[in-house]
Amino acid sequence: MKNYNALQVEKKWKKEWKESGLYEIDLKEKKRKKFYNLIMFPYPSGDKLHIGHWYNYAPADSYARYMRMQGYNVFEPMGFDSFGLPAENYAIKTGIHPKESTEKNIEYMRKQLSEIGAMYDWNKEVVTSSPEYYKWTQWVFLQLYKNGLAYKKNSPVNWCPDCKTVLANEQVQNGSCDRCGNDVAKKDLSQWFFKITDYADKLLDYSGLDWPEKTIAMQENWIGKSYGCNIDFRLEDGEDILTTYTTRADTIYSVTFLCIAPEHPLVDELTKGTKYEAEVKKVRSEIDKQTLIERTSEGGANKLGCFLGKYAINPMNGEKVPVYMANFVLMYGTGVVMADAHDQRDFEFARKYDIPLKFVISEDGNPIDPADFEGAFVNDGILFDSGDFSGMHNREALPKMMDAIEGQGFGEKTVNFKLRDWLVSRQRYWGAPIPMVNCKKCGEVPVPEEDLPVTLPDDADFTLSDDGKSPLERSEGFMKCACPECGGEALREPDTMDTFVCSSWYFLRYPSSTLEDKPFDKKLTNKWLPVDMYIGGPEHACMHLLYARFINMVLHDLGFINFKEPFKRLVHQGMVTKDGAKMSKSKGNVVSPDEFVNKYGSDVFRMYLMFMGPFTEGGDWNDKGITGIARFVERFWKMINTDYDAVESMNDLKRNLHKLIKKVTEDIEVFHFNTAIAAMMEFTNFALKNGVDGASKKILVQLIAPLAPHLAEECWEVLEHGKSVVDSVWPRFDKKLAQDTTIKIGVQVNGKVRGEIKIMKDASEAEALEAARKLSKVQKYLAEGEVVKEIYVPGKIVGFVVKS
RNA sequence: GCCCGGGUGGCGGAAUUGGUAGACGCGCAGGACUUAAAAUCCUGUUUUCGCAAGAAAGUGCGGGUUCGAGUCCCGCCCCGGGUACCA
Repeated sequence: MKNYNALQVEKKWKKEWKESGLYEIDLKEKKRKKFYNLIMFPYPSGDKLHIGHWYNYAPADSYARYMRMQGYNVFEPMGFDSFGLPAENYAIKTGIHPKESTEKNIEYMRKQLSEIGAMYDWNKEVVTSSPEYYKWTQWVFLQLYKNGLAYKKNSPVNWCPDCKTVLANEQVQNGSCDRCGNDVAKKDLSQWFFKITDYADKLLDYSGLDWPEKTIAMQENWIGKSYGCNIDFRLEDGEDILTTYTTRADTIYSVTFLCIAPEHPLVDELTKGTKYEAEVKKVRSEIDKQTLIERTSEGGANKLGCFLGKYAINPMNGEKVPVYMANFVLMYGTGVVMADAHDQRDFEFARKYDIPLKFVISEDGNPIDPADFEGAFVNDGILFDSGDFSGMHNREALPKMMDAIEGQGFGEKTVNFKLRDWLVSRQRYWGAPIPMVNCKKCGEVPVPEEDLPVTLPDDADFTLSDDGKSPLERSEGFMKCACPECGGEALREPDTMDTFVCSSWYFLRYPSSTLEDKPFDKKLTNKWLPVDMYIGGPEHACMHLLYARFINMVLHDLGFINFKEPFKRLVHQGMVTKDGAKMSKSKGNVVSPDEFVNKYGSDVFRMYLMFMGPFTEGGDWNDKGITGIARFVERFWKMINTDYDAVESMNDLKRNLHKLIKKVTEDIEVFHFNTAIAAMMEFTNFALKNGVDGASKKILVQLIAPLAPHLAEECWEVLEHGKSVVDSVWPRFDKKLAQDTTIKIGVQVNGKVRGEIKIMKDASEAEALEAARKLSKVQKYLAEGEVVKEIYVPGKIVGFVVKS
């Protein structure tokens, strides 16, 4: 028997698979049930494919192979999310055109991806930066626009006054530009938005989705539906009304000031021409330098604001309270909050600016004084100094107080969402152009669908920006066009789309990737979607996964597709770090899979990644244990290639085999590849000693096929079972055979393990207790007192409670 | 800050609904084979005390519930992800 030559074997089968078209699937096939196994497609960065990608893609492919062996027609496509900021930044630095660097990266990554030996059907590849694809991204934009779901409004961006360019959040470090180091400001620009807020309630419906609970929790919190009320505070002088939003109307009697968001238009209105105007300007520019996180963080040092010179009247008790602009208030709800001692941020702000505070809730309803406290009293308790509501528990009082506020006409109960509309326009070059035209006569005009794509010009100067304009604005050939309505001179919309738009519908395109006259074939899409299994990182929980659901719902509501949700089952892989940090080029800790694949082969590398730990947990990369997998592969190969004249115990072999089938099947179903591999190892060690027959060998090769496809294919050939192992039928286990008849369970005395008994699996309580009492060690401990309780949990434990 | 995860031997990790903590693998130690080494195979390997039998402690920290807690409850600490222009 030869040693197993992984590299040679893998090369052979990759070639064979490609030539036979084993993984090119017929999407129109009717015989088998369909299974759409989707992986979040990669961004073709300069780092190329790293270990994190492999960690994601290899197990995902193992799952796809498993499903194919379960008899499904499995569709596993691959593509590239190839628009985006990094390519543009790289271009600005090096002068290499994004198109060029992106194509090069894709080319390289295709080669790397093929090393995995996955079942990708490359005939169905999509590349989001290709005109054939973004033509239809533009089509998606038009559908939203035509149905009132895309609109323009002013919105602030990070602005570097020196570079005269819009900065991504990532490019802002501690309030300064990461290119020139100067202070970053805010600037209002007219931007395109998608009305995702119209779908807030629909997006909160997760029924029928097999998603991780944590992902649903994160999305729910992100959408942030809250029930509260708007309360009107009339200004002391004049007619102006400040409408506050609160979920804590129970604290209305403790309000000692109001806070307005710096972005709120009323701030300027109230201070214009007053002595407070200058101070507002000064403080606001300070706030502009803060990130959202700094603005809303706890800790008094971050709090910034100023008095606006106005007072408002608390409608419930008629008290006069000062009005402040405050950094921690955002344009969420009404952009105005009533502030009091029962909120930590309000409390800190008040302490910093010497605003009086008072409590109205305490544990027992006895008055307490903020002067005695370091921070806010945020617990629930009994109300005091709260008019008719004094003495009530605050949570009980809350709905009654909201009723009272509404009944007296001081405000109304409302529902609020944290979710904001989706800002989709970018003042950048490397993206899909927004298919709109601005005509002096006709105004905002959509590009007719038959004129798509609006092609991204190659000649635009993207190296420098000025006044925050999109680089496309400097391409005359691009900008000038005829108005689709009046035919007169018009200018194109120079902004491009957020890359999240590209990735919010790509799963619809895969089955129809080569279709030229439509975004997707309706029949084919309705057949293949929703995606049965979607695998990708948890970092996408709130944005990509929400955007994709939203776009899918819109296209559903417009009648283009017949399914509401795009992803039936979702699984997140964990993150692979290096020395505890996310791999990134800037940290210089990116580990390439190539050297390991070249040394050990893709099967060993794939199994090592799966063996590292649970798929959903990720972990810190090190290559220490990879030899263990390499040894296992050798042992497996040896087991398959050894002819055993005699099998020592056929019964043990059968039982262990069926236990193994059960274990591997159940583990793959829930993505516990690590324990599936451990079980395979255990069995292999057993079989090498005990011997194994041909029928069992066949099953073992099938069991390892999803985990080590090349090895399995080679073994399958050795065993002469014909065609490909991936098209064989996944082995079934015999429930009876997969069970032990006798088991070992522990014996405890007062909760401490004092021995072990071997009994029949279904032994009676009396039998178990008797066996336990026979143990001399147990007897010793039982003799120390009187047995007051006997415990027998079948299959688990025998216990005695002894009192002395 | 807020939302969501995680913390178990020297290391990666295992452990249905609370029921013998440490499967499997790496590393390490000893042994076999070999002139020798590599490879392979065998044995051992949570810590402390002990020749051993055995005993005690032990799943980030501090409490609690329970005959029994890695698992449940309360209060902390640390690490990671997201925080709306990285994708």
